[in-house]
Amino acid sequence: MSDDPHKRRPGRPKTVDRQSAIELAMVNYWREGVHNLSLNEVCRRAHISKPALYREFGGEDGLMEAALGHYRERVVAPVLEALAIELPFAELAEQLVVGMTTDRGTPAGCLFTEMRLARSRLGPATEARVRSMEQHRREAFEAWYRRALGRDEVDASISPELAARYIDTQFATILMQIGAGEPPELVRNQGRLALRVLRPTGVCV
Amino acid sequence: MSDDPHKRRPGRPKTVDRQSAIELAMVNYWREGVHNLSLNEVCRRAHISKPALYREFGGEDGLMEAALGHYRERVVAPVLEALAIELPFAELAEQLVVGMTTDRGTPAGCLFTEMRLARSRLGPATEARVRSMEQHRREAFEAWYRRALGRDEVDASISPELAARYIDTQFATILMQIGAGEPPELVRNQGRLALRVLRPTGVCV
DNA sequence: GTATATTCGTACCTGTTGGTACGGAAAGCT
DNA sequence: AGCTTTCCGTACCAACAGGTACGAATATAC
Repeated sequence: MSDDPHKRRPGRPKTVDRQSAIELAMVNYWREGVHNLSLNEVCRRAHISKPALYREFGGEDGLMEAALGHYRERVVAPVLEALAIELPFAELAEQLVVGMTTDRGTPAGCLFTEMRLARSRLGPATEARVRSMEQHRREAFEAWYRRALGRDEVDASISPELAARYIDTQFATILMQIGAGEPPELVRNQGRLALRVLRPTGVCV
Repeated sequence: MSDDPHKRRPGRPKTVDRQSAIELAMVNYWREGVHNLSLNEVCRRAHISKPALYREFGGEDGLMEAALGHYRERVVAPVLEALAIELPFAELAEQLVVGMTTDRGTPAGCLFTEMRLARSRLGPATEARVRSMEQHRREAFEAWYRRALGRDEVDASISPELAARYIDTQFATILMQIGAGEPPELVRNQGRLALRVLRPTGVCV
């Protein structure tokens, strides 16, 4: 088709800073808390008009989904990618806990837990994405645990399914507490405690 | 003063089922989720007029606070009272986990976590009560842990302050997951796992 | 120039929110 | 009977929610 970038089509060009404004809208929505910020407020803070936001995201559901995508990209993906690192289970776990309790410039908090609580306000697209990402995470954690099992680095009496759910839950808890403004050092210690239970019991038998 | 109950004062008597309606309003507010239900909706479901609810609670803040009180009475108090039972730490912990993952007729979910997430919608009264109850819980858990420490039933390398926070966090997580509709058996196993880490490490050295 | 294509925000819509003014209803007191 | 006191819900308020109709603005094509 005629998708030649040199052959520009007629029409008013998109505003230069539109992309950054759109980004600002999403980040605000995420940072401030999905049910603490209305669409009007989002537009006001991002300095874009409501129709502009509407055209970009197609309504609140779309904005939520976009925020979720951003969240996955910035928070979830790094964690899941880190699972591929060849490191003993305990060391990688420690690294992940420290990473999650250290500020990286992204808004704090766990967007999933937030959205699950506001279930009545979720649109169909957002809900589908929440479910899909949850399953994705669980599979990744389960694979990680199975790999560690093969090396006797974790407790074999715990089923990988349970371990995966447990890890996911604990990570979400950590992010939530950081988002609630709890002292990072305290949250970190709690996270370490929670993951310690996965260590093999055989070491002292 | 003339607060003799036999000497009835003039005026229209309160509607007979008002008390039950008020109760219904609170429970609905709690069950459905604080930010999933508007005042209008609460009134509609409880079959009371808005001014009636407003007279009783003095607005949304009062309704939240009342719901919190109800929650404390039905969910938190039983747990804190159970801490006084003379039972080994592990057994009492198991009992508590089972109790929290078993339906007792009360709405599921953790009202505190819910309210912390909707922080922007909290009134001053509600916020004060949330903080007060949080501190109360932590103190109770800390005392419990210290008692167990004296009997060598828990890990001495974990400070009671950290343990208290950890226990509180894990209990809240359990209630939240039950509230989200997760299978009770799974949540129970996760809870057991989380508390297992508090057991003394000495048993196998 | 004119026509066409595209993006933009002003100004509006409807429904709902938390909150209340006010008069009627139902009791006791005299 | 009247009068007072208390409780109640109808009917309203301003503010705001999510959402959109529509014409001005700005580019290319001819």
